[in-house]
Amino acid sequence: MFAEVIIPLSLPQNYTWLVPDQFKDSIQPGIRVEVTLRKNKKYAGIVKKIHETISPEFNPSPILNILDTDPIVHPQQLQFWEWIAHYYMCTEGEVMQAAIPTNLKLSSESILQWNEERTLDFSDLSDSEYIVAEALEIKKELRLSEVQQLLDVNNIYPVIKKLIEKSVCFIWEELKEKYKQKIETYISLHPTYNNEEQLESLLNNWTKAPKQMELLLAYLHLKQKNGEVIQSELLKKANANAAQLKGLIEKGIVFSEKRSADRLPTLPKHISFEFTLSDEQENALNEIKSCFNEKNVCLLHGVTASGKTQLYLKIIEQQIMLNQQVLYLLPEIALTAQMIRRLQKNLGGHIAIYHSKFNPNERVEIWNKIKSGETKVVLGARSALFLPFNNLGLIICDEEHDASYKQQDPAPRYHCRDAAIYYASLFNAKVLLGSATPSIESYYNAKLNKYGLVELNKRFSNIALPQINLIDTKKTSTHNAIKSPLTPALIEAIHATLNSKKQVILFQNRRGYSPYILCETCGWIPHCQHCDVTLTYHKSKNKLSCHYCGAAYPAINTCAACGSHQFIQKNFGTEKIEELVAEEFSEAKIARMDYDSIKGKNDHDNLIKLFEQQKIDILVGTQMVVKGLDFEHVSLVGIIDADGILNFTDFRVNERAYQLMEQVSGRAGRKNGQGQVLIQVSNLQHPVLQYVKEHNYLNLFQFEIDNRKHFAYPPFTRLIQIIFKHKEKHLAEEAANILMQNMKKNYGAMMNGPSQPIVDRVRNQYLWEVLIKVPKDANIILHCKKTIQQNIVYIQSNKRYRSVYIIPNVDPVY
DNA sequence: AGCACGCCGACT
DNA sequence: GTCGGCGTGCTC
Repeated sequence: MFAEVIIPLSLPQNYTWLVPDQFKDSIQPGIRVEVTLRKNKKYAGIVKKIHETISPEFNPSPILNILDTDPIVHPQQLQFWEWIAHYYMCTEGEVMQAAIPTNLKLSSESILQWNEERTLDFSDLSDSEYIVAEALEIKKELRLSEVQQLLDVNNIYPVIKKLIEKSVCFIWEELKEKYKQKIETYISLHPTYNNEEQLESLLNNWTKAPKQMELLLAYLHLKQKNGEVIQSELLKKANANAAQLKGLIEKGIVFSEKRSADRLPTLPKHISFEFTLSDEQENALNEIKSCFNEKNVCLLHGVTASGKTQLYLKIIEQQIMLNQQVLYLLPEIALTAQMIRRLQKNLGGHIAIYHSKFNPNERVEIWNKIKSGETKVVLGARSALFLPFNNLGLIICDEEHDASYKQQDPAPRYHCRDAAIYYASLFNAKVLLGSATPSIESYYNAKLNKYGLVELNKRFSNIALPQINLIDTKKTSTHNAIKSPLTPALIEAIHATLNSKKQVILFQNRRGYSPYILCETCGWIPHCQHCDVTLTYHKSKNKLSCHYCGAAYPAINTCAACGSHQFIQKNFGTEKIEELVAEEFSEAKIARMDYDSIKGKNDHDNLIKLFEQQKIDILVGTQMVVKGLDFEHVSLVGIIDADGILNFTDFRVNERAYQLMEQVSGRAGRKNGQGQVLIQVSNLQHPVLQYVKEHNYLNLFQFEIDNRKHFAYPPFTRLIQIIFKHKEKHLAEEAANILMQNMKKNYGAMMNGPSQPIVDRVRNQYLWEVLIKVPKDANIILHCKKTIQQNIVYIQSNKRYRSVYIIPNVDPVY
């Protein structure tokens, strides 16, 4: 009997171990086993398959131990992992790394053990060896971290090696379970006093020890409120100490017991909605339901503030009633406390939250509750897709257009939305994709009738969409001697907004102070040494930084080309806008929200809270301001520099710009419909601006659809990133070039220059990244589908064809 | 991942 | 002539 085991490493394939007789009854797929890989390195892997046949010349080593009695993953997970590994070109071990909470992964720890046969003659040892040997002789066992503390050197391994050679000690590997149950001391009332009369007489006849009385009353109060009473909470509430409680215990009034406790707050499991759906929402809900009768995926396109979240809540409620599990996915940054509070308010203890920044022990607990089916609903970022659902009924993928659903760096480089569709299919579950600005690939799938399509064109309770006005900066800027990013019209509108006690969002999609600086004399512009990108000046740090690779350079005072000391700061970043706004509106409270001002996760949340409570009047920010914010009091949104986001030479590459502008605009007037958006632009020739002028609204998605004559050759492009993977560098590069030329020839694709440099070298394979702009053409999508599904491009090299693997990034239709 | 092996430059 | 750097290969 043999077991195929997935080891959380990047190994070329899964290896097989022998199942010893004593484990034959208890082994099953999905459990963790302890195995050795090469000599004595131990790993905890997951059993994928059990089989009886193996090539006869091969003699696998045995499984050392079985670590679980029940599987920690369901068969669907294992199948899902296999699919991801195949589709996204990585190993199942890498998928396992991403999927399993760190505390379920066991890591092996090396321990030094004293050799009992060793004489106490240490004369052959060096100083540092002597220190360790002495400690070992006394303690018999030392962890590597302890050795590190003993010795004051960086590298302890040479010393350890010598000690083993001189037979002072052995090295022993130990697998350690990292997850620890939390043990709490619970206090309960002695059963005699559960009787109300008994309790009353006890309280009435109380004479001495007022502190104990206080404790008892605090206990009764907490019991009423939480159902269970934890010692630490009780002491805190009664402001008492452990000795006083001990007195109460000795009297036999209460008793204490230690039990394993839940790290997750247990809210009562009730559902309460403080809203009713509008007719439009009700219709949309019915449409979604009927669409799920025939299709597995449904795209919900609802304009901003149309009440998509309320729809989701209703659907989730229905799933809970059906006793099925729901996964609610949100892009990483959007997973704000605001959203969490809202869901908890309505769904209470039914909902669990899961994302990568969660504490490792808590993650294990959520994992187990999902596995057992105890928790029905999970709100999570893309990593929540790996949770072991056992009865999944629905996946909601909100803001489905969001690029952060795609995992870029460590493998698996999966797209959460697409993987979710596959994962759901394993459970025969439904997927609801939601967005105000759907991605083209999803919309295309909907048009092909692969997905259902439900539209919500009106804001909730018919609140008006914001009024959009264009400000021609060419006209206004000529008046000003110094070109200011704030036009008089915008300044006036901000004044009016502040006077009516409303809030303003100013959107500028450039962080830092000035996007580049320029030598006044010769026009030299500092560039990044690695990336050939202009360096952005950051005033607060007084540094130049590259926004492509993140490198920081000291501020430059001398021109490298001509030696001049005069530089001109060009264009405006959020830092400078904030400064200018503060000068102009000295009485207003101003804050900035961008990557630089938000360091910790709490910063983001705190800023949002301040803005919610109207402690900030004007918020200046980058695209970060659009993520999951639902503010009631914003009535003005200013887009400072539309020229900077729209592409005027190639109208076909603007999808992201439209999405951004529409998302930002959607922040205005969400509650009362008195929203206004001012777009500052110098070039009004862009078709999307013409459309805005004509229709007086910025439903850019609709614009895109209207302007797409038919799907065979739409006037838009998308950026596809493909990573080529091959053992030989030049082959990866060549394959990338061949695919690009092929696309150029057949589809008129616009190439974004030649392929990018190697991004990574993984296990002897070169990864070669290519960015291609291709028409958003059905044929292209299908072409990619074909190539990418096979993950292989054949190219001719040394007179024979060789295969090069492709890792899809932005996924096509499948 | 992590360790062994091997190839090449710097040094006793 | 050897020590150790890193690039490459292999693990059931």
